[in-house]
Amino acid sequence: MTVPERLIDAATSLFAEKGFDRVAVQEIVERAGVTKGAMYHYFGSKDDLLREIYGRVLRMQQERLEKFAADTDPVAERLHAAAADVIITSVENYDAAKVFFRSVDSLPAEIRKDVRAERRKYHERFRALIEEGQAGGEFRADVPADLATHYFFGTVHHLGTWYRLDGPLKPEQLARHYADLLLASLRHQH
Amino acid sequence: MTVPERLIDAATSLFAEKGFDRVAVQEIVERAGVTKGAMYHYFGSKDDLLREIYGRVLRMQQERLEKFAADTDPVAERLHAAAADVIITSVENYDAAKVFFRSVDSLPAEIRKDVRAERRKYHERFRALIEEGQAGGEFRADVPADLATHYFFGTVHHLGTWYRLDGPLKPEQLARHYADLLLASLRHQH
Amino acid sequence: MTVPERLIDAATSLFAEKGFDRVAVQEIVERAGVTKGAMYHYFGSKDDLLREIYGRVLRMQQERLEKFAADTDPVAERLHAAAADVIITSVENYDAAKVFFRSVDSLPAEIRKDVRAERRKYHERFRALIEEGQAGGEFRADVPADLATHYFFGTVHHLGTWYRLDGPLKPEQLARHYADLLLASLRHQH
Amino acid sequence: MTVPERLIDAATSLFAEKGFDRVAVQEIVERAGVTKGAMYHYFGSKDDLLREIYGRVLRMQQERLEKFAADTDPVAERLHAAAADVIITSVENYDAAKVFFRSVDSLPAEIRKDVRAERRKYHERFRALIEEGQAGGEFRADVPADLATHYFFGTVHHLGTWYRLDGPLKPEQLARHYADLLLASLRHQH
DNA sequence: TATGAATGAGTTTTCATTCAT
DNA sequence: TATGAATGAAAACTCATTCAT
Repeated sequence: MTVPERLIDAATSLFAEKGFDRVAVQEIVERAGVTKGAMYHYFGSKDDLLREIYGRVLRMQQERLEKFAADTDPVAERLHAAAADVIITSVENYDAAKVFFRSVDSLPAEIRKDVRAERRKYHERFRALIEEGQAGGEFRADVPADLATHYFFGTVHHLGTWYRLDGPLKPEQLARHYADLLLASLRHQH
Repeated sequence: MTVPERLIDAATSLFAEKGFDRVAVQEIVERAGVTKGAMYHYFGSKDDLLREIYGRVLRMQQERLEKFAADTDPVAERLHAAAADVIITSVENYDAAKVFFRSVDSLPAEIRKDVRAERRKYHERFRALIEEGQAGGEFRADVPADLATHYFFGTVHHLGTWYRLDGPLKPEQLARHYADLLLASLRHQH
Repeated sequence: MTVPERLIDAATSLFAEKGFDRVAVQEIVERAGVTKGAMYHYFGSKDDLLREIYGRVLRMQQERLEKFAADTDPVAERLHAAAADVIITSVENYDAAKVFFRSVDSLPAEIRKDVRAERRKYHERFRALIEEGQAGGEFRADVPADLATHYFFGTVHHLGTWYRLDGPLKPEQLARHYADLLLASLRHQH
Repeated sequence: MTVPERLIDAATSLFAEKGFDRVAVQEIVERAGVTKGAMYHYFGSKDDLLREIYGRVLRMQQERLEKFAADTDPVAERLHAAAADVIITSVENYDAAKVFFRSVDSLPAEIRKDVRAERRKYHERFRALIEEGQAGGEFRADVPADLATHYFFGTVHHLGTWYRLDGPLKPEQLARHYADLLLASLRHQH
C-alpha cells in the first residue's frame, strides 16, 4: 500500500474511534508507520485528510445509488435494493461511514458547505425514488417523501453507534431488515 | 438565572453548535457572562459541564418514557405516544439532544461507561414495549425488536442534522409522522 | 517592571540583535523570565510584539518632531534641533530603532500598510521644514526637499549597522555632526 | 541562462522582496523553474545562495570604486564620480543591493565576518578619498571622514526602502543629487 | 464567591536538507 | 545531472487548569 493510502486508512480508523478533534497527527503517522513530514508531503493539513475521507465516501455512495436508481425494476424493488445497498456499503466501510456522519462540524467551513451540497443532492436522488412510488400509487402519500428519507438515513447514521461487525447479525441480514422496515413504513396499511 | 444555570445553557448551545472539542472554556464563560474562576468554582472541569448535560437529558427521557410505558392503553397507542414524545422533547431541547448524541466520545471513559449503561436501560425499556406488541400479536414478529428500536432511535439521533425549529414543520407534526412511520413498519402488512 | 514590559524589552533587544525571523518566542520568554503562556496572555502573537514596538517608536518620534517643528526659532535652527533629536532618540532607543528600520517586511501586511502610512506622515512633516527653509530662501532650492529628507533618514536608518553606544563618539557629538552635515548640504554654497 | 544563474536571479529577487528568512527554498526553485534536487546540485545550501549574492555585489563595488578612486582628477571630482556611481550601480542592481544591506544577519557567522571585513575595506577606501580632500584643504576638516562616509552610505542603504525604479526620478538624477549633497556637506561654508 | 494572571503540556505545521533512483 | 519522496528538528500557538488575592 502506498504512503498516502496508509495515511488515509490510519486517519479513517482513528477518526472513527475517537473523533477528528481527539486525534493527533502524531498518532496518525505512527499508525501509518511514517513521519509527520511524509504526511505533510502528501496532505496539506490534517483537515485535508478529513476532506479526502469525505470525498471518497461521497463519490462511492453517489455512484452506487445512481446504479440502483437507474434500473428498470418496479420502484419498490429499486428502493429496497438501494436502501439495502446503503446499509451494506456503510457497514463494509464502517469507519469511513462513522467519520462521515460524525465529523461534519470539524470540516473547514467552505468544505463543509460543499459536502452538505453534495449530500443534499444525494438525499434528493433518494427522495425522488420515494416520490416516484408515491406518484405511482405503490407508496402511501400521506408521509412527506423528504421526511421519510431523513427517517431512513437517520437509521443509517445511527449504525455507527451500535452495530458491531463481529456481532451475530450479518450485514446482509441487517440490510434486509432495514430495507424491509423502510418499505413497510411506506406501503399502504390494511 | 443562576450562574451554574447560565453556564450549562451556554455550554449546551456551544457544544451543540461546534462540538465539545471545538469549544474553549473561555467561550463558554463569555457567553454565560462570567469569568473562568467562577466556572471552576461551580464545575470541576469542562468535562463536568458535559457530564451534567448528559445527566439532565438521561433523567428527563427516562422519566417521560416510564410515564408513557406504564399507562394502560393498548400497546400500539403507548408506543406511539412514547415515540412521539421522544421526538417532541428532543426538539424542545434541541441543543441538549444534539450534544447528547454527538459528544459521547468526548466524555471521560468512566462517565461514558455510565452514560452508555443508562442509555441501554432506556433502550431496553423501549424495546420491551415493542416486544410486548409482538407477543400480543399486534406487531409483526419477523423483525427483531432490538433492531427496530435502533432503527427508530437512529431517526431521533439524526434530527439534529436536518430539522430546523424555524422551518415549516411543527414539532407535533414531525412527531406524529415519525411515530406513524414506526408503527407502520411494525404492523402486519396486507 | 511588569510582565508585558519585560516581554517588550526582551523582544526588542532580541529582534535588534538577530532580526525578527531568527528569534524564537521561546528565547523571548526566557529572556523576559516568563513562560510562553504568559506571553500569549498579553500578546496575541509574536507579530503583536513587533507591532507594539513599531507603535511605540512611531508615537515617540511623532510627538518629538512636532514639538521641535512647532517652535518659533528660525527654520534652520528648528531643522537642526529636530534632526539632532532624531539621532539622539534613535541612539537612546537603539534597539527599538534598529528593529524599526529593519523589520518592516516581517510585519503582517495590513499592519505594514499602517506603519508605512504613519511613516509617510512623519516624513512629510520633516520635509515641510525643509520646504519652509527653501521658500524663505535660507536653503538651496535646487535639491528636492523630498529627496533631502530621504537622504537624511537614510543616515539615521544606517546608524544601527555601525554606531556603537560604547564607542568613543558620544550621542550628542554624533547628533551635532549629522545635523551639521544635513544643514551644510542644504545651505547655499559660496 | 544557465540553471545556477536562474537560481541566483530567483533568489535575489525573492530575498529582496521578502527577506532571506521568509523565503522558502521551494519558492526559489519554483521561480527558477527547476527542482530542489537541481538546486542542491549546484549550491550546497540556501545560505550558499546568499553568500554568492554578497560575493557578487562586493566584487563589483570594489572594482568600480577602485577605478574611480585611482583616477587623476581633482579629489572632489573623483569623490563625486565614485559616489554617483555607487548610486547608479545600486539602482541598476536594485534587488541585489537591497539584499546586500538587509540580510547581513542571515549570513552564517563566519561568512558574515568575511563580508564585514570586505565592507570595511571598501568603506576605508571611500573614506580615504574624503581624507585626501580634507588634507588638501578642499573639504572641511571639522567632520570626521569616517562619520561622513557612514553618513553617505546610510543614504545608499536606505534607497531600497523608498526609491522606485519606475518613479519619475531617473537613476542619473538621483545619483547626481546625492553626490551633490555629499559634496555640499563637505565643502567649506561661507 | 469570584478574579484573571500565569502555567505547561500538547498541538499543528514548516522547511532545509538528504538520498535512493 | 536531476528527481521528489521522506526526514526530523524546530517553530508558533492553544487551552484546560491552578492559585494568590
